[in-house]
Amino acid sequence: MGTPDFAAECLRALCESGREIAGVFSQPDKPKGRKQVLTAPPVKELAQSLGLSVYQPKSLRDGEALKIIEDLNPDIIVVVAYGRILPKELLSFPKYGCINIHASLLPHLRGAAPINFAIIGGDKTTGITSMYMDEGLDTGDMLIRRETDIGPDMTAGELFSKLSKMGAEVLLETLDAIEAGTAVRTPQDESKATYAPVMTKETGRIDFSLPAQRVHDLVRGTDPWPGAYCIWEDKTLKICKTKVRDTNSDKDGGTVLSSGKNGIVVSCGSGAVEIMELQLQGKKRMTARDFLNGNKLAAGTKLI
RNA sequence: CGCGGAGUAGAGCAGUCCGGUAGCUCGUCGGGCUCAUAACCCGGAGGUCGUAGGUUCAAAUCCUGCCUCCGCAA
Repeated sequence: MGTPDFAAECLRALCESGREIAGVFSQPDKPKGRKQVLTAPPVKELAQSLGLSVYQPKSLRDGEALKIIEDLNPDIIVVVAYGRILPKELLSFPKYGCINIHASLLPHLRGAAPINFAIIGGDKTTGITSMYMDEGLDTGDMLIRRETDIGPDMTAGELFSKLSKMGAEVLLETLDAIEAGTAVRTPQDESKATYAPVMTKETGRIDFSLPAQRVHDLVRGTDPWPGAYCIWEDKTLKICKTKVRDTNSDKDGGTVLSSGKNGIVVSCGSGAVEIMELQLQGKKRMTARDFLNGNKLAAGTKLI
């Protein structure tokens, strides 16, 4: 069971490992893009190209889903970023239960967007945790936990692809361990739990009164989606790529300190960030240099 | 038919309302200045103005269809 690209990577690995896949569950197709075209989630697309049967129930609690599961009669259910909490009767149905691959070092960053919030929070490391599922949100007993570094300028997109691969590896190792009977369950320390909520557009709103490092972390943690932004002359200005500068100034956060050949430098709560790439509402993403060739953004301008 | 913006030189933009010689910044090429330079000065190359029609003596500009890109909403 899974929906986005992150889950598709696991499905691919699962398939290539030669394991029998009884069926694939994914969220229903949703309208996407400007034209509102109904689009299949990545897991569905991959499953179909692999010739697997795909199920997209709207709900898991109306009995329909349970019936399908009973017919498929799986030994184990693997859930990766499916986007739904599984009801108790589903959790307890398979012989080996239900396992989940989560893209953080649990109990840190439970929830929908662990990859993004690891970066937004300024974490230096993150990882993959496999676990048995229970009725809570990412609260089950842990099986394998693997750590990896987050580079100082790494974006969510980059970390995403790194963890996708790692997630697939951990999944296969977890299944091996369960089959071999060597899997060890470790309960989560509830007192150390933190949460990574669903990302919205608003998540990317830049607050220039924060320290420069925090602004930088938000920019890379929301790249490529939903993107960090601020307002310039009543227009949305996405900030795509930044660099932390140690320049300090007594100007309010959001004030452009300089713009020109040295890039666009904006003051923050402490320190400053240099904007390297940006995108104005209605325009394409471009470098600061290109932007300045056609737009007037002089020192003293306020970004809010 | 959800709302809106945009396609003009290699890049980013102005010009469009009010039709009449294609403009700015950057890059690029050549020359100059300089101990030197990504700095400064001079000069050059480079554009069927997204596309197909229409109106007109004349269309980047007005009208219509189409293609592509982007922001919002979802």
